[in-house]
Amino acid sequence: MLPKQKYFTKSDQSNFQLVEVLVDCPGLEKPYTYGVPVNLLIKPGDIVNVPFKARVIGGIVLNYVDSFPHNIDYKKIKYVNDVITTSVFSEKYWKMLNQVAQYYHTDLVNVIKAALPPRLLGKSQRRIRLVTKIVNQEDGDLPDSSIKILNLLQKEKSKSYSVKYLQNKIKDYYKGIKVLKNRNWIEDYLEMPKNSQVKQQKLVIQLKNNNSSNLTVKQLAVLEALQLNNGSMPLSELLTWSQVSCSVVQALEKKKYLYTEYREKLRLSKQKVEKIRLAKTLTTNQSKALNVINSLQKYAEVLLHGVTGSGKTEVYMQAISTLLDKGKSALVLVPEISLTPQLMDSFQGRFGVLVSVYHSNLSDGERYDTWRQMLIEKPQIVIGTRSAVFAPLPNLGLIILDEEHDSSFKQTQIAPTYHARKVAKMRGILENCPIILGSATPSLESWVSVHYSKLPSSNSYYLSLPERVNLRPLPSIEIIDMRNELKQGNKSIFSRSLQKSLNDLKKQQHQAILFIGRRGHSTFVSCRSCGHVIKCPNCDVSLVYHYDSNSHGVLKCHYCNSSRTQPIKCPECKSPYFKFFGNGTQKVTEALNKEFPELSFLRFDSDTTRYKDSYRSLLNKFSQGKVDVLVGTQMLTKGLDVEKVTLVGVISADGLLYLSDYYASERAFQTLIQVSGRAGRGKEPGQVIIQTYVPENTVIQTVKEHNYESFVHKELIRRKELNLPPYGHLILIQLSSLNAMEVEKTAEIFYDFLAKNISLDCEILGPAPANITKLEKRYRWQILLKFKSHLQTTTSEIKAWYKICPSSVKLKIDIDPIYIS
DNA sequence: AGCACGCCGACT
DNA sequence: GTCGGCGTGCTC
Ligand SMILES: [Zn+2]
Ligand SMILES: [Zn+2]
Repeated sequence: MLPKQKYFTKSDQSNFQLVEVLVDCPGLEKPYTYGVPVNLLIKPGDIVNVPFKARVIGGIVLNYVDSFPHNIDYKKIKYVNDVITTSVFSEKYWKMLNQVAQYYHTDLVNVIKAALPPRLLGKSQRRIRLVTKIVNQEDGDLPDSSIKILNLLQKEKSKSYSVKYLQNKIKDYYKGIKVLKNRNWIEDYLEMPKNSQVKQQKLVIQLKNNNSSNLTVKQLAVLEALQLNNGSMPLSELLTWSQVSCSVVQALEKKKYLYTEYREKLRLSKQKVEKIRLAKTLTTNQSKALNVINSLQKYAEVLLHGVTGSGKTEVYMQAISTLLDKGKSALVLVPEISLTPQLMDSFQGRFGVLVSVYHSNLSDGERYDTWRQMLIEKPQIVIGTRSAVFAPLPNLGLIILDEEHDSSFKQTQIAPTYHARKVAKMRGILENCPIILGSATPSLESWVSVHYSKLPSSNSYYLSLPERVNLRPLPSIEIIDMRNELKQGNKSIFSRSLQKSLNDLKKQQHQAILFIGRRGHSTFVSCRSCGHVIKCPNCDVSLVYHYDSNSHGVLKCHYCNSSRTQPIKCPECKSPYFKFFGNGTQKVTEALNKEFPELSFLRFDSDTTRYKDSYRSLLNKFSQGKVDVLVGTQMLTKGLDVEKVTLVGVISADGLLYLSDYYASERAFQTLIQVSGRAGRGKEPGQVIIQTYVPENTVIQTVKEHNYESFVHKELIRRKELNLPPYGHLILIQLSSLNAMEVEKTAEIFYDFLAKNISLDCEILGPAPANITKLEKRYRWQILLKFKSHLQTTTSEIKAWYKICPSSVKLKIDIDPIYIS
């Protein structure tokens, strides 16, 4: 191999090749110029590692250039280190990436990072390692910190640690390192970015050589095996096939009978090829919808509003089927995938190997491989969560967002803070293909967009599936005023009506879902005598209790992931008695045990679904009818389709209604309709009982009537009055710092700046402390901007915002935020 | 971001 | 006088 040159030299000048690389470094928009080493083949679009100051980072090659950038000394030009992978994005795809960057006010690299499989753009790491194996520690006066570092390094198998880790762990890090360096006991080095998702394997390729006289039996066996495999095969396979060790292959390589090289290895997804299930017969409404969809030839926005159980999936699948025949590909976006395994199964059952799946539960390697498959020009179907909206399908013909109202389609923390629906629309327009938004409870945004669209009417469609398939009725919904229950002397958490239905459950051999209207599913711990709640030392949130068979239990922070064991005594008052209060699933199961001992149940919360796949197995157990009742919170609402469920009981809906969030009502309505929709999907009609202390609440009333439109009209009036989306537009500015005073001060300066500079039709709300005032040791403040009509901030304005903040204050901008208080 | 360089206070 | 703290500006 050629030695890697770092810088340009005189001799390079005559015959150089230069590329512009967009490096993965925030705040830098212009590309950097690099030399192409003679032994590397580089194409625009390649993902590469490049040296950048004193480190190596990832980047993407934009184009070749034929002159050095002016005002730069050519001697400063460095060479590309290596190529990670090649990928050619179409012009439309690049346009889309740029549009996303512009709309969400972030750098193009950040969008590219979101679009690529995770961690493909890497960075080097500075590390410290032991030089000598035996260190004479007795030797003289080593400072404490040096001894600590030595001990750590010696304990570690690799005899090395990252600088960052040691800096955090050792208090006099700098001094300790210096002493050790002076004695030449340690050295620092740069560990190159490891792109482990790109699996390389050694490939053996046969060379033409007819002289087989002086070969051994084993060598002949190797050549024979190669011949049988058309002259090339992976080394590992070759060795097992011909039963030899690699030295035999090396000998043959020396004699020029073959050569070896590294090639990328794709892990083919192991699809179980089941028998392909046939299309179902459609209802009249379904085929009407399908006909409209099939007639679409260009960009169009379709809202498919189908009640729960109306067979939206079947419409999607038949639309995709026609699309595939035309040689085009389809993209299907779903909420967090594990919650909708049934949708996945139907697609794979219908289309078999044409379906690939892309979501965050896959390993980096699997995601990378799937992503590579997408680049192939063949009709295919990609099903995935939010980030799959960037699937680089070359011949995209249709984008579907199933359960389009779901909040997991919005990225909230990391830039770009994109909504998959927004990106899907951009792609649809650029690729000139329709997008379908499917839901039983469409987001107000989509409802307004389709009904009061600025598009010519031929480009937006409202398709309704108002009835369930097989003429099954929607479940009846009964609202129970829990104040009356108490008045009548019923102290149970189950109303008399729910008690009666639970009583009948066993003899009818039906199943039930009991739903607790709470966000999240966490158990907190408080002291029984002083009420002290144990909080995270880094964040202003309560720690969450996790059962642990080895100890008393573990308290974890759901935000920064720090943990501690459950204390024996209250740290405040030393009382040994604690109270566990949580989402209420425990209370419900206790009541079930007491009042309905004949019913078996499953609890569905963080304790029971902690392990990977455990919740899928819980759901399987339930859908196979092995238990009577499933008890849980939010996670129960999506895509659960069990025929024998005839009863859904909402123990308390009120936790959903009173949240200090602008969007709380919309989400409460969606949640209640979705959970109600789990009832009566089989032959038996369903029944829903919703318990509340505020039966007169609009959400409760409209849910009772299954009246989506009525809810929407009432909620839209409120949104219009308050200038909230879908009429107004919001930008959330989040400021954070390790120093509490500093953020507050910056927030005020920020406000003053905005008040002076921002356009008139923008209302500035705040500054105010964020909902979680402290997160990962950082104190947080926020400012909300409310625009009367369209977002009017320009990229140059946003750049000025970053300049306001001192370096110790971090600024995050969330465009169209969905959680706001 | 993250790394190097540079300028200033307190400790030899 | 030097060590080591942090502020500032550059990275092909
Ligand atoms: Zn206490
Ligand atoms: Zn925390």
